[in-house]
Amino acid sequence: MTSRAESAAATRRALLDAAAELLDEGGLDAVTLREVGARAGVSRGAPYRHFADKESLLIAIGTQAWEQLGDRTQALRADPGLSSGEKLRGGLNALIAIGRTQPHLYKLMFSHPPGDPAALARAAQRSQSEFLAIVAGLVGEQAARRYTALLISSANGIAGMQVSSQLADEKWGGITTEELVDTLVAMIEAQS
Amino acid sequence: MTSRAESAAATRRALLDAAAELLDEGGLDAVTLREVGARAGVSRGAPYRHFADKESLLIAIGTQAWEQLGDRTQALRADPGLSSGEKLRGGLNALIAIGRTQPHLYKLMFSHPPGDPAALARAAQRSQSEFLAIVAGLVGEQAARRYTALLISSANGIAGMQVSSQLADEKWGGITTEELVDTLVAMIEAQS
DNA sequence: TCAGTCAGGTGACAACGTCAACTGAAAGCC
DNA sequence: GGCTTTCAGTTGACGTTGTCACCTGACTGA
Repeated sequence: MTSRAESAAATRRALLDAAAELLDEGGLDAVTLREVGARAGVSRGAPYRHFADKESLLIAIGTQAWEQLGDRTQALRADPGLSSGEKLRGGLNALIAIGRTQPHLYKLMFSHPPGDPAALARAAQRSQSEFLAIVAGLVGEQAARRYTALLISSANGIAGMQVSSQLADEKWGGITTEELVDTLVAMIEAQS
Repeated sequence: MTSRAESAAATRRALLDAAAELLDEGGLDAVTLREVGARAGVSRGAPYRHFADKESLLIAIGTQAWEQLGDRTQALRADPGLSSGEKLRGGLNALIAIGRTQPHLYKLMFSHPPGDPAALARAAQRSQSEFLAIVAGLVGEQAARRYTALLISSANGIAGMQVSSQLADEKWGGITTEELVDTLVAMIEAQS
């Protein structure tokens, strides 16, 4: 009925899902290969048939998240009913939303693993190129590099501050991530 | 000769130094209580006389780094020979420099531990208040909150991008963190 | 049909964080 | 000074984890 390749792919997916679920529920420490295997319905050693080690499994989860964000940003960019500013705000808020709803996953997306620092960066590249294209429509090809780098860095930082609950501090007067994104985008729009 | 309190304080410091050294050398995974104890010249159980658990030790290291940064920013703010923009650039670049020279320590400073998320945030508060005071001198008390929150978030993000080597990507055209900070500060100065 | 491939299971090992029990020297008290 | 208390430090032990070597059994291709 099910070929070997099919069942292997299903197991791999089950492992990824189980690991992502554990990450969401209890953070990085909760992701143990034993528990991942158990939730996927296999033994503790089974993950080694699909991932070189635990780190590779985590990288795969982060890569998956970057790809989904890339899809979303691409859809925003292609939407003819949105202004450049709206596309920008939409994309940045989508990124930051991950930080709010899935903080552990978010940290994974921006933490370079010791083994292969380039792996996650490659996965992030497409999302970032989408942003670059949007900004280029605002301030031109030349300046877009600098502003996009600043934009993504800032969005990353805003989300990071939120993840570590530092934006909730009273000295900021209850500022929201959306307000920060609006301020940022407005400043960039003013450059055009 | 040496009182008990003195030798205990010396051991505590030796433990902190050893842990910070291991963190620098091999990242978070390299920091094991056994190795920390060994480098500090004590046994593997000794750290538990000074820190509740491994996490508390790591928090202490992060707190220490925030305090040093606070000292530095305070000195910058008090320097009458610097303009507000220069103070700002100096402080932000100091923060980012930690990301460049001690990436593992930097990640520790911005990662909230599961146990007490507020502990590190409290330590970061003073540094952030210093920035708030500087920005208030630029754009006024009212707008300072928003711009400082954005500023620190962005600096955090810039450093984070650098730590994960994502700024080195060719699509940014070899942009440096200093350029990003300059762009950011210039945009904020334009608001006054 | 049959040898080969490969997903999966199991036993084992070293390393780790952590705790309980112990030791010995400094500190406080009479 | 002698006694008791305190407490930094050590050691043995335990459960958990990542990882490997080895085994098994079902699917695959010829």
